[in-house]
Amino acid sequence: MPCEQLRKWGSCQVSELPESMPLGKVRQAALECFAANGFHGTSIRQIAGAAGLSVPGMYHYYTSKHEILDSLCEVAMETLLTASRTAAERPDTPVLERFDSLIRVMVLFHARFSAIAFVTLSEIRSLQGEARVRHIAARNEQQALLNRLIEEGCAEGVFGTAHPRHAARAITAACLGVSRWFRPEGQNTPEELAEIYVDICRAAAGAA
Amino acid sequence: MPCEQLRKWGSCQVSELPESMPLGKVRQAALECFAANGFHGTSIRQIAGAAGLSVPGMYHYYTSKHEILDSLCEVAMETLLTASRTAAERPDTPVLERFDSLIRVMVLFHARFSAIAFVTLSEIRSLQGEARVRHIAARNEQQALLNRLIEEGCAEGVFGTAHPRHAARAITAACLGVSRWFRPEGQNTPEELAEIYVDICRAAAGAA
DNA sequence: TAGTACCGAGCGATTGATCGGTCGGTACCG
DNA sequence: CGGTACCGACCGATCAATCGCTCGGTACTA
Repeated sequence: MPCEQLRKWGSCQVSELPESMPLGKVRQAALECFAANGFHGTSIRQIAGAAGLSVPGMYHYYTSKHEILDSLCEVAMETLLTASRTAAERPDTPVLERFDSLIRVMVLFHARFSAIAFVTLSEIRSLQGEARVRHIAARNEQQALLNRLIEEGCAEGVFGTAHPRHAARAITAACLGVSRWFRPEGQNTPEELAEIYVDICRAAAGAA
Repeated sequence: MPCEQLRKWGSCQVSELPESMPLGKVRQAALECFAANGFHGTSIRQIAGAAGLSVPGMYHYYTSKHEILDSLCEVAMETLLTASRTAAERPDTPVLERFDSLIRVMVLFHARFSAIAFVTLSEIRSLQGEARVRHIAARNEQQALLNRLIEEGCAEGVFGTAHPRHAARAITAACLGVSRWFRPEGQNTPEELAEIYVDICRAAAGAA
């Protein structure tokens, strides 16, 4: 992949996925605590301390611990889904190109925002009531985008996998898995990693 | 894949991966609670109740809540690693066959024992001290098995991926991801799923 | 009898959240 | 202009409930 082409795609990603996700000091503190200890393993006092506030000071901003988690999960899924829709549903664009774009969004998101991606995934079971329902619906929508692309690609002979649905799921899991291990100081930048994953995921879907 | 051949491989798996994992009533109860609520989101009273014991009755068998988790994670990783080593290090066996075997073990393990696999993965951050160190070492060993197979396969021209390490990681994540969604009453048996994943993972690694 | 498998009651510590308050800033009024 | 009222952004102290775990005990079995 020549360097110029990488830069070209890089600029497309900037418009689909933000460079950063402003969380505010309470949510940022909570995110770090949740990533390290889990939602239930994190106390309100830990979050407040990490945010440089007292407990009641923190309750000025959020009415409950659960609201903090819900809020984090929401902004994460909103960010991911918005970018994913843009990538997957680009009009008059060949299916392979849309597939590549979606994979890039997914990998970039999980690398660039690995902490919130990891917490959002691992704390689904701590979400209660409507928050959980909303979250699962968002995940299902995300998965459906990839499902449709691979099925479309198969119908057009672009993808050769005999198992489009399973391949889609495996690809999703591979991209989600990035949030577990990615470190900014590691060997690859998020953008480099996204290109690597495009190759691997194309292969997994049976692209020629 | 003809049915007879599937059965042949099925019988190999029996010798590598057990049909069941006896946990005892305390660990079984804890596993169900941890899967639903997380380690920290599960109280001792919940576990004891689910096991049909009082709290002190439960403490007769395990000295702490953490010991229960550690014990679950240990039996899970031991089971997975034992079977994985057998599959990956079979002497005088072509690399592609060993790769297939390892993928089967990984998928079967995560499908057949999806609850304990899911808890073991999602509660790494709740493991303390030596238990965590041991666990991470086991995970690294597991990953190294697959890394070596793919690298060997690339050296022999069996795999064509330009990114052996990344492909290995993506494949691991895809197999681990099975524990998130697999349901026994779903469309595929664990054995069928294992074969499907062999196809997809071969493709991901760039097998011809 | 000793060992095993439990138990009810209780402990000190911690939890998520609240209460009553202060402080500094801004707006309004006479 | 000075005084008053109000607000947002916090706070120390506290609450009721729950937490992980223990203690002293009982019942059963070989």
